[in-house]
Amino acid sequence: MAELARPDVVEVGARRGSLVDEAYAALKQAIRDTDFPPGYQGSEQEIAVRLGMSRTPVHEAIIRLQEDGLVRVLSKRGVLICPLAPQDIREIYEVVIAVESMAAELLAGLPEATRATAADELEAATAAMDATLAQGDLPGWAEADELFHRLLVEHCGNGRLRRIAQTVTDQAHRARMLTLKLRATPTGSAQAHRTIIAALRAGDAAEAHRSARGHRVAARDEIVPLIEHIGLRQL
Amino acid sequence: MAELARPDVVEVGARRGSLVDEAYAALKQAIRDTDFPPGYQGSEQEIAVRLGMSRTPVHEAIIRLQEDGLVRVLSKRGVLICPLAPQDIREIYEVVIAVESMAAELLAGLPEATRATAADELEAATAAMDATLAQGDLPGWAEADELFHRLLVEHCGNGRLRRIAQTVTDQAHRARMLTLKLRATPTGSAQAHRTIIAALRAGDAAEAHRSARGHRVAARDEIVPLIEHIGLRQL
DNA sequence: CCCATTTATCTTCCATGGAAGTTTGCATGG
DNA sequence: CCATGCAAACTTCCATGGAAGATAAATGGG
Repeated sequence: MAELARPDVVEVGARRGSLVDEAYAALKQAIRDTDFPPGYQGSEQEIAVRLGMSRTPVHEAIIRLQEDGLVRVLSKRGVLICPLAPQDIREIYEVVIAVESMAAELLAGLPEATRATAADELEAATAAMDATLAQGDLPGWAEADELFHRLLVEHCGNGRLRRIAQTVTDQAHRARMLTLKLRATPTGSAQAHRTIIAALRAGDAAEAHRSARGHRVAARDEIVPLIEHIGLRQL
Repeated sequence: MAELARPDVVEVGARRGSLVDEAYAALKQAIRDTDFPPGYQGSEQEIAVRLGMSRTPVHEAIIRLQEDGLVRVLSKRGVLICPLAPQDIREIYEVVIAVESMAAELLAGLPEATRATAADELEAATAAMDATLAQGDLPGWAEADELFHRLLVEHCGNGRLRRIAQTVTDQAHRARMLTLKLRATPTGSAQAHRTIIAALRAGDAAEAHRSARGHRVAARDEIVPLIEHIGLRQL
């Protein structure tokens, strides 16, 4: 395994971040990209030398990652990159369903100007989905789709909801990258997104909730059985 | 401010917890009980001497508390006990609405035996609410009510949902204790709880969702305006 | 050869000291 | 009296060493 990426030593003019933040960001990224594969078990010392820092900031970053549910520290035995079982994917989707439907509902209840701005951005993200899909650029499509859902919660005006969504999205990222290749090309998503956007523009909170929820329920009912079917114990 | 409570040094036969866990639990409790008042700013060193341990475990416990949203560490200036603005209470209630309605829905979809067990416990908690209220024991009522809602998410089978609910409940605890004295005696809650329980016993997921949601929406629409009205800037 | 026991090695856990940064209070000059 | 510079006192931040515990390896007895 190669040396871990880490933001260049000095960014002139930028706010100086602590080593803990650096370690946290680098580790999170490494886990997302399966640079540390799920189930991998290593020591803080090892990670520290790879990041070129002492054990302390790594230790504290790992505490935060553990709180995020990405790793577990086994007392006196090292840190474990949490593998995800099909049951975990189900749990994550259930949280996403609850959180995003509420976010859509809240956004639909905000002032018209706010809704319009958000809807424009959401529309752009959806357009990007169509464009990338037309070119067969599946990773690009996934990125645009993820952007749509992130924008939805970021504009809902509830920071706690946003943070929860970000946390579970981080957890689900690996599974998402996997299923992207497995399932059929996702042509229906853009249409579902436009239904949500229309409800937001209309300020129809109930319909926004209903359509956002339906979109994620459909995703769960497609993805979870898929993962369970291929008999994957963990990922 | 007196010395902080801390589980007695040795509990024979019990699993030995780390000092970090001790500090985390003690601090969380102290914040809940406003032993550290909201807005209070202190140093890790000070907390360490009160807990009779070194700075390190306190520092790490505070990282976890920060992740929970209970404190913020201001670089080189100490740790701040997060005060809650009315807007925060609103955010918290919105999360609770989303999480608990989903939990009720999930629980209603579980096997009959599981639902029956949960319903029995929920019924007991609701009965305790009636009993305490009849005696004018408001703190006792609050405890029974909190138990009901905790049981609901604990039996829903989704650990992540449970954890999220626990986190926001911890945040809201101070506000909850305050409004308990301000608003009228909450006689309607027990009835709403029984509606939820009936839906759970019937295995009616949609109705469980609807009733659980309605119960928390009503709470939000009562509590949030109340807090905003009395002009409280923070608590 | 197999199993129990001991030993060695690796790990987190915790304490402590020094470095860097922030704030506070005081002295000094106007 | 007020503003300004400066120094002293705190604060977190990070490094490092030792202690306690867990695992794996080695060793000895059957």
